[in-house]
Amino acid sequence: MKAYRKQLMRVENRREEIIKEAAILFKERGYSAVTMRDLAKAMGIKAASLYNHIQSKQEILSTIIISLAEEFTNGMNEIVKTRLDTIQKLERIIDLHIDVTLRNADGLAALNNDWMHLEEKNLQYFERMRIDYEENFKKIVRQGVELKEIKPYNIEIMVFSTLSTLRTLYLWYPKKEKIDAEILKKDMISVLLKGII
Amino acid sequence: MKAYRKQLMRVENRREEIIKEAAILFKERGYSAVTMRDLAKAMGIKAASLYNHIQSKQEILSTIIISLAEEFTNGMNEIVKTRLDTIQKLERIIDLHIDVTLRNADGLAALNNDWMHLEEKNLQYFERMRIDYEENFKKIVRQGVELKEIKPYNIEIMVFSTLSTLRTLYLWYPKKEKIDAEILKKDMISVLLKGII
DNA sequence: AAATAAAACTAACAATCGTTAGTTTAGCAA
DNA sequence: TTGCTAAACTAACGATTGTTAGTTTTATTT
Repeated sequence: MKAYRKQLMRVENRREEIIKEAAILFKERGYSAVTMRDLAKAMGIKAASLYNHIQSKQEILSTIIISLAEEFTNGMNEIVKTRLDTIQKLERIIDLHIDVTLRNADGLAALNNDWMHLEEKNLQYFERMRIDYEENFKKIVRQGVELKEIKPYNIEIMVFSTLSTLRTLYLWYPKKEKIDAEILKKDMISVLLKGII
Repeated sequence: MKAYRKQLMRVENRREEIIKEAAILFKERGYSAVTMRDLAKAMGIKAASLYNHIQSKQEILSTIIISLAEEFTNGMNEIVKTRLDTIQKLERIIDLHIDVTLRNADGLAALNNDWMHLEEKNLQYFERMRIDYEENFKKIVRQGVELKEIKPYNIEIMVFSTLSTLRTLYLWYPKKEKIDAEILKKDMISVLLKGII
């Protein structure tokens, strides 16, 4: 039993290493431009050896994207459940994005740019999650407007503006890792909610 | 002379049609995932026929990206030259992004997602323009902070936040074309500068 | 109507793609 | 040491890639 666990762990680790490296390459060049030979070279092995650990290139992509999408979905569902006021909910959403970005910036590049290369089944699943996420976001903002916690601007514009900044965090954060996560959160909340003038 | 002009015009139009169609496909799937046969099929011709109008796939990409990047560079340089106050300069930047987006949303997808597939020379040229653009943006915001026209938050965060929204406009605008351009501008300026709460 | 040029075509190329089959090496368990 | 298995390897496959060469069709000019 111990032996079994140990072996399984080794396999899983190697698989995770491959997926992690793949995410880095996908971030740099995009899914389609990264070949299995590129990935293998980055891992210091031959392309065929990758297939001892993963089933296909497509499986790597879906593993990266779906797990992240589920993380956002679960996070949003938790926020929706709470009885926080609108501002607090928005702060929690910003928190969620910053947390996920700090933990997996490379994977987020694939989620943002390569989701369309998912195959049928996972593509549908992903698009469903994305639509639901945006709908929840809009609902929170809409309610905020009704309760006069938020200015009565066009809801789509407010949601799009905020969300596009949060979704693009992965592009920007790695460059400025000197900024402490808590400071980032605070300033981000201020800028996104209260504006800059 | 008239004949020469007419012929040249026809060639140029066909070339422009191809580049326009390519931008649409690049937006949907990304540069690397679009084959010359895909593009040819979308144009209703065979792949080899494309080469009567363009020199290479790479040429299509650089034509799309470089011309747009130059448009942003020129627009920003004009704004920097003026004696407007900070708020007005920021409004002009927002204007610039909305104008370019309305005129060429498809091309902006390539600029945002496929610039790394430019070859050496154009890649360097593009990166130079992007860095200068961001530096000019930061300089405007920094001056605004010094003149107390803008809140003293972290400058990188303010610039990044605004710029990432503007850069992602292309993803969002086509869906909501019912929104009038002038209304979009007004609300966008309000949301980005004054915040939503 | 004849001549010319533009723009399509067919066919094929060398390179590269994701992936499979079969084999060898390395590390651990007995 | 022997046996077993994970994880690497070599070699190759059929498909697809961007592109070229050479030819035919279409449209325009004289």
